[in-house]
Amino acid sequence: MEKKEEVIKTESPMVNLTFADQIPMSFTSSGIFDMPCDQEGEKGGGGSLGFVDMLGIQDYYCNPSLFDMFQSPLPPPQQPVPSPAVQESSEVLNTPATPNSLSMSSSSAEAGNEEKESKTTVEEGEEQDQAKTKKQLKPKKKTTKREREPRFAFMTRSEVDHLDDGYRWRKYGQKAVKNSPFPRSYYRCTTAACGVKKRVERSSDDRTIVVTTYEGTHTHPCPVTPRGSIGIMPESTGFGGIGSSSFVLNPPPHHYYHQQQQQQQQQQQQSYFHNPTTSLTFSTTNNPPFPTFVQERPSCPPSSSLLRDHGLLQDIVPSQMRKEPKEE
DNA sequence: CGCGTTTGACCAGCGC
DNA sequence: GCGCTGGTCAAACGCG
Repeated sequence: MEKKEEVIKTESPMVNLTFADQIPMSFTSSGIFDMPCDQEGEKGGGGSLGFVDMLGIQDYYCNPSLFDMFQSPLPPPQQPVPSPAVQESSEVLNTPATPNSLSMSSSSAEAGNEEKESKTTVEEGEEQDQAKTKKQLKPKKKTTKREREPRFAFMTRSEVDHLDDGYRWRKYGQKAVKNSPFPRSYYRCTTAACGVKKRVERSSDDRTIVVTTYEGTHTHPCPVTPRGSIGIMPESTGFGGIGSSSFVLNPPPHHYYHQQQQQQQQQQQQSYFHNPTTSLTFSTTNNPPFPTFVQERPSCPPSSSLLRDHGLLQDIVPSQMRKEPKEE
């Protein structure tokens, strides 16, 4: 089963997701990467794919309005825009041609394997418990293919494999991956009754790239939100449905930003996002899955005024930095 | 003691 | 049917 061959390449710069850096983040863009599965046509595809280049603005096909929102200095992507169909079966949805890219996508990842994840054990709900008894009872397949959980995969450049997204995860497995020297780790949300899973693996092409795939929907608020984290949890996939999760995000080097003509904006943004603990968070409740930056916050829910419950970019991005979407 | 990680074993799906 | 591979389980272990 090799489904990783199909990759989408981007040439855009990426956010550097190392934790130690204190470089001010320059935030220019984001992308919407989640659409309802049915919208994408491929029900089995488990949703849509979208790519987000934190700095390069790679909103490939999901939400052009983002460009307006962020007043991106960059034009829409010139590089070959991947057809959504291309990624339907790919797991690594975006293998950057350059190390500078961060991409996200929902769904797809391992469409084939998904079927496995819809094992028989989970059909009566409480998949956790069911799964536990599975081994004992050995129900032996029923081949009833459960509907796929919403999935969301993205790639980050990080020195650490397991990015802190604010939720608590328990590692329940690790497997060597074929054609990759790096093992894949399996995590499950530790919250009871929350069956969200997460897979973390490093790209075999670029060991600095961490591919994280979320599956499922959190049924609870984000329990903790450590400092400086970036949440990339599109609501429609359920990852940000209640509380925004977060990933520690390393501010990228300035040069990621497109040349001098953007410097002014860059300065604006950097001055605003000067806090190295700035986080990128995809929208929370009642909001579209826009990624938004939030300031460091001690806990969930956020207490900062910047984190007012809009959960949107507007909550934190200065108005001059964005154009109001003017009602979509 | 509770929680999380490690790790070998087991299971299921898929291709040949 | 068999082997490969991905995904999961759960006992053992480590840590605070």
